[in-house]
Amino acid sequence: MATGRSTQNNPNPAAGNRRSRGRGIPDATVARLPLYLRALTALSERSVPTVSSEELATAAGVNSAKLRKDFSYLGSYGTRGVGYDVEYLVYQISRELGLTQDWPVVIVGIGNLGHALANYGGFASRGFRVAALLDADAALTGQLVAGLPVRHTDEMEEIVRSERVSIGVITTPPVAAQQVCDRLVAAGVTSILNFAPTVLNVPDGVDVRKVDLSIELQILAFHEQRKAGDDLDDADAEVPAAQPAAVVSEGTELEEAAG
Amino acid sequence: MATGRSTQNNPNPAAGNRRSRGRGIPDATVARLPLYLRALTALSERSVPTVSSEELATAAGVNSAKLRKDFSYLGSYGTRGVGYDVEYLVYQISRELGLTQDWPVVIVGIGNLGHALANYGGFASRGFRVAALLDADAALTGQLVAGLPVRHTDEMEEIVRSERVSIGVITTPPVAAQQVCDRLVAAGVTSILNFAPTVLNVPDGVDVRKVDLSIELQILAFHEQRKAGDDLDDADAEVPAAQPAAVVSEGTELEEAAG
DNA sequence: CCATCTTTGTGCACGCGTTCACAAAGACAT
DNA sequence: ATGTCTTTGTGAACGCGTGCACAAAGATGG
Repeated sequence: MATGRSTQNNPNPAAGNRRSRGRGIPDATVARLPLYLRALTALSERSVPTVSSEELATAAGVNSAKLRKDFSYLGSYGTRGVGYDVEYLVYQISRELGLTQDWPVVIVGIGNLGHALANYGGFASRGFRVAALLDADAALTGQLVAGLPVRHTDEMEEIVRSERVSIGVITTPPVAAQQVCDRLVAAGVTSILNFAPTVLNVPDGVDVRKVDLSIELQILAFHEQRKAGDDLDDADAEVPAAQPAAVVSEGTELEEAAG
Repeated sequence: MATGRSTQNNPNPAAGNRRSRGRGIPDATVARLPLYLRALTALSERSVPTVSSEELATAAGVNSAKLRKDFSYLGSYGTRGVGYDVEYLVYQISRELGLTQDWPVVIVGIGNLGHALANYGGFASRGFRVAALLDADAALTGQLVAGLPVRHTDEMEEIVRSERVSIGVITTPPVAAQQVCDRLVAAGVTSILNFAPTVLNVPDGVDVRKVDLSIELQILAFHEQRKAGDDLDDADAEVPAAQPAAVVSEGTELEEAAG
């Protein structure tokens, strides 16, 4: 049944496991580099020249040994007895993450979330550039969002090719997501950030990362329930009474139009 | 420097590691339960009575052995030679995740993203109920968003207490996030879903999960860069020329008002 | 130039998570 | 009732990620 081998499932072990040993940076480390970069950027703005692994670790919310090991994969950029040069490290991490180059991105599905992403400052800053906003709803075409005109999804292929877009962001309703994904991939996109609550099927060589709001909430609910259950110990051992009950649809998840 | 021990760092190993061996469901499994639940709900809507681990696994985008092991932590709910009863499994997972009860949630920071979340269908369905929308901008107070009036953050404490809110969602700008977090926790919130690109400091017993859009993009960029680099092999070994250059601010990330 | 002190870089061990592979369990046909 | 066939549940091995703890490296002061 399944065609291509998707890489999105695993919550975070980062997609693209097989080639992760390219020059050898572990996926877990790659996932933390943006964290370090953010902390370092803040230090840079405060004109702090150097920082110790201990300081940087607490600023990034990680263990200092972990941080040092992470950096060791990039090379030996620290000075013993002193710490790390902030500017130098910012540059090295940026380069490692590929942020010193320009990444054109398309956002497909301009509902509330697409809107939010288009206005998201973090995009424009870190080397990412919104090449186009796309939506299947012709009524939106031409409308300005975050200073950019919304364009119809008919133009998707042309835009991806001419702008050399390799990263696509999907914020459509779940039913449209797979189709949009297929078209993006066919047009040349090889990395996808998926906000639609659907499992995307992609061919080998295409990375998918998933951001799922309701999953995060459900995980919180689990821990929350356990906290409450711990107080009265096994109070939940006996099920209330009813059957499935609650648990409703899902269909009309993200936004309204697109596809 | 760091006060409380935060649990948000690890990209996904799910917060609350220490008490994860309550009755023994691994964090990695908990993080996948919502995935299974979604796939099962879809089957349920199509009135499919039973499903094999193989079918369900591909629908959820995971390995079938992993799925079976995950379910084994919940108990033996399958029938050998047949598979799993869809309705029964939906109920068991819902119960395990605590979705058979009502979870009032507050969203703090009603910018674009707060808007998107307020309108997000996935909230209302799966046992979550938006108890209030809060924003520090008095100009927004009273405005209807997704049918609910925006209320001023001054009311935060009262609402959290009277509505017994235990889960808070933070969609404020990064500078306001920690302060909002502190107030939420002081008022009684014990689980936080943080969309602001900041490390939140929380006391023990409070779970934080982080959703960071720019981090996900940066991880994609890393893999994308490597794909490109693989083609011409070590073409990036020699750095272009310039120094830091690119890498800009960060400050005005999420949304505008709040705090 | 030497001693001391700080901080990095890493060898090692441990634990969690994943996957394989198979025995046990049960459905179903005869 | 018995045999066959499907599918679960899990024992065991493996690999990745984490954290400890320490030796090496270098700065700094006398």
